[in-house]
Amino acid sequence: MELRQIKYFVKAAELLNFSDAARALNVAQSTLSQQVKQLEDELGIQLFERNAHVISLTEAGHELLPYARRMVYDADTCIARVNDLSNLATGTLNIGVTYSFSPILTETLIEFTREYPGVRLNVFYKPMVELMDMLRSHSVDFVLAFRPSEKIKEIESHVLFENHLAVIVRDGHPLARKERIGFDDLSRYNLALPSKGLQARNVFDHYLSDQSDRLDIRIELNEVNILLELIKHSNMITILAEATVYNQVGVKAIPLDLPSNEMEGCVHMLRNCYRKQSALRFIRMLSDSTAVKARAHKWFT
Amino acid sequence: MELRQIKYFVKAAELLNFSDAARALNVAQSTLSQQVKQLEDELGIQLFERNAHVISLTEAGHELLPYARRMVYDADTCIARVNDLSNLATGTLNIGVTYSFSPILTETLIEFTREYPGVRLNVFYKPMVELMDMLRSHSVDFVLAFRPSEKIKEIESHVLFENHLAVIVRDGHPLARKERIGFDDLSRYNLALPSKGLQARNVFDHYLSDQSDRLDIRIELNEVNILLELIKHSNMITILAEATVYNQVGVKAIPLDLPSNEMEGCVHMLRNCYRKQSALRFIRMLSDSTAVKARAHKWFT
DNA sequence: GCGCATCATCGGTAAAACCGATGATGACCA
DNA sequence: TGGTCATCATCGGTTTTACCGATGATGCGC
Repeated sequence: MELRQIKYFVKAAELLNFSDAARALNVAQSTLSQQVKQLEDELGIQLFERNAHVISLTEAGHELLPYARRMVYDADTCIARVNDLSNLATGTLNIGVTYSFSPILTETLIEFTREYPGVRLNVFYKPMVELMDMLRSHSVDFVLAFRPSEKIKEIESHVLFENHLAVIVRDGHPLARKERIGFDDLSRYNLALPSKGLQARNVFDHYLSDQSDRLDIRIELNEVNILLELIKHSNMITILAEATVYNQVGVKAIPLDLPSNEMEGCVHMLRNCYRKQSALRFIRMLSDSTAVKARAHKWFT
Repeated sequence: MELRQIKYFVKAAELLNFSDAARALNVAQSTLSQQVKQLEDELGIQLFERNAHVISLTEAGHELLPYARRMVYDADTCIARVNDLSNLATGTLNIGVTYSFSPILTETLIEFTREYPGVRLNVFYKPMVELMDMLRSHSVDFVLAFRPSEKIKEIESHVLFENHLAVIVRDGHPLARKERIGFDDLSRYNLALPSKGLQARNVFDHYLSDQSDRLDIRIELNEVNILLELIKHSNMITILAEATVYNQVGVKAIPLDLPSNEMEGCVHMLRNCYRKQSALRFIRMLSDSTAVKARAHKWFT
């Protein structure tokens, strides 16, 4: 039994397709087929059921998979720990970010790559639920996102900054010069809102509760950057966390004059698992960044 | 990084000697040396410091060792789980037993090998502390021993039967026909006791507390079978758990008429770790055996 | 200073991983 | 029904590499 074979097995078990798995691993299909068979022979039991050209895991395969995954993960952890000892001169850091978090991140991304040129960064922009799954499967080292409504027990979250919902309008919009915007102002304009499920929308809906039918919601969109494009080129207004439009040109964030519209910008990590030195360094750098520091306290008070 | 290299590294780290490690692994010294070097090259860091002919772990090596061990352990677990699925047609079961437990075990050992001829049994007769260490290092799957005085947190124990201390005398001994033996009888004979540290002795001492100077202790012995030989061929008497002399010819166990001299015959296993099917089957068979069933309740009431 | 034990290195050999081509199988579709 | 397609297994041939034994370098202890 070799780690290589275990990796082949895990990939094949995940994709349930030898050809795809071989492609993903950059080996020939025949090689993967041979190695899986060899593993099966050595273990003395079938791991896959082969029905013509569809394969599935046997009971033994199911039994094996979590252990195989852990072995692969342990191997990666070995490498990560050793890289940490080389003082961040090497290694890879995988970061998951929600779209609304991205402007906050930019400055730190640049600074980090300058400071630690040996560390390779992989940044994944995805919806929060997908990011949390990636966290669980160790595909990312940490996730930057607003605190979700319901807690996930195997994930721990640390607050980076507090933020509030804001009304986002284009420059030159009739509302752009106001200091604060209340419910009445909102009801006088067409709204383009982030889709239900996005955290800004969750908080906004929770506050509105039953008054939402007094608003004129024209569009719902699950892509924040496209939503902002819309705002820039129309008279529609939207509701987002203030941090989401940090450094964005062409739009303006105006405090929403409603109580209890706080959102918490968090870093989410798996509990009880090794943290790469580079991850800790990155998070420290992020929390020291002006983008975050400016929001460490309520931004418009 | 391959499992083979990890195994080489672990063995070398344990023995701190490449030649010995190579011998233990049945490979040439040059092979082990090469493979360790290759692992170091791949990780980009030294794992061993080489000072002439003595080697030691570097910081990185120390860092790596626990993870490497876990990978090896996980690999073994994979194999164990899969073997279990082959319906106990194969595999190895490692059992640790204290000397005093051995007569209880014999019957089940025979029955188990008859029922599952494919499962290879390794039985280790050792003192309890050594057995507990073997349990921790996964060298045995479970340990059969009386419950120790102080609990060990990473080990869980299940009671198989209750037992009591008994006075052990040779057949034909003046005490042999008595129904019960009290303290006064004890003080009239020479005692050969199991050494301090053995569980029967612990329990006995705890009960005696300060009256021990009224007894005539002639010999202390840390080997139960030799102790029994002594008893068989002299007028000395000893104190052991009744179960320890189950099926022994030439000696007789007489209830010790003192309160609270209970001992619990237990099976000890590591918490939170996979249990081989064969281990569970063996324990069930053991607890169904007449030797154990007869003692499921207080044996002399 | 001379064995002696240790680890590193080197060249040759045996093993094995790997690839591309080919074959077998069954689904899908005209 | 027969052709196309995608899948996985199998089979030589090639390349890689793990392995061994021999040899060299190093420092310890007698």
